[in-house]
Amino acid sequence: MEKFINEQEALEDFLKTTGALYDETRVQLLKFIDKHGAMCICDLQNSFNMLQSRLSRHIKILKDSGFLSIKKDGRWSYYSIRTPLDRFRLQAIEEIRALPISLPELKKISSDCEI
Amino acid sequence: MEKFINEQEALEDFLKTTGALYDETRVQLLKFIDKHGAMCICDLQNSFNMLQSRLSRHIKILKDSGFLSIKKDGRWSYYSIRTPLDRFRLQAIEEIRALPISLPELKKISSDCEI
DNA sequence: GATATATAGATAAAATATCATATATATTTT
DNA sequence: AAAATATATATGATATTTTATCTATATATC
Repeated sequence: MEKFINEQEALEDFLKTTGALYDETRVQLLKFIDKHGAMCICDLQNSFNMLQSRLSRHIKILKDSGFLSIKKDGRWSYYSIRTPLDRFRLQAIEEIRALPISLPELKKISSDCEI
Repeated sequence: MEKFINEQEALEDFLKTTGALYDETRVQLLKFIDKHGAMCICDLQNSFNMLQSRLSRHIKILKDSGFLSIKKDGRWSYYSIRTPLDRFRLQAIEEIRALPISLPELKKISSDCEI
């Protein structure tokens, strides 16, 4: 992500990263977005059977922890895996990519993100 | 660590790993043991200013999540970084090793682990 | 007004720290 | 040698803190 000035920030960043990874829903969301590319909350809402507020909160945690980037276009917010990812976050994504867990089918309603 | 039979176990193992990493005390303990090698709870108690029960519980979590191994000798239990570590846990240890956080001085009272 | 997203408030669930106690082993005393 | 004591570790119970979910509502755009 970025370089750190003090040890406080470095530790906080590490804990924010591991905290984001310590939730089944967020692991599924990361794997799903990594697999399918940029999408909106509403696409996740249609694919996963979860409340919008729940998804929005989890996505915010993934964004704030450096895993996702956002591109807004009108009323849609497209979330995708952030590039570049720092080393450890990338290693985590690769670990999640290798996890043999099943994901729901992608039911996309937003237009493809072209920005 | 080991190979998994079903997706349930694989996800549980991943979450157990990230959960173990999502705690400041455990990150410090991992870094400390990685730096100094095998040691007992009582050494941690002398080095860190923490209650024995607190350290014992955190060490148990690190052991159960695959980061530490234990060798018992009399009334002492020597904990060290488990070998071999699977890829992701090793990457996590390397990340922690690189964290610029300060650690207390090692105040060792147990004899050096020779088993 | 309808849709997409974000967030506040309330509640439930999970994790942590502390106090107290149990267990096992080693050492000292008698 | 047996009994008592000390040491190292583990764990049960409880209070506190943190996190997750849901309901409801707010904000922004079409």
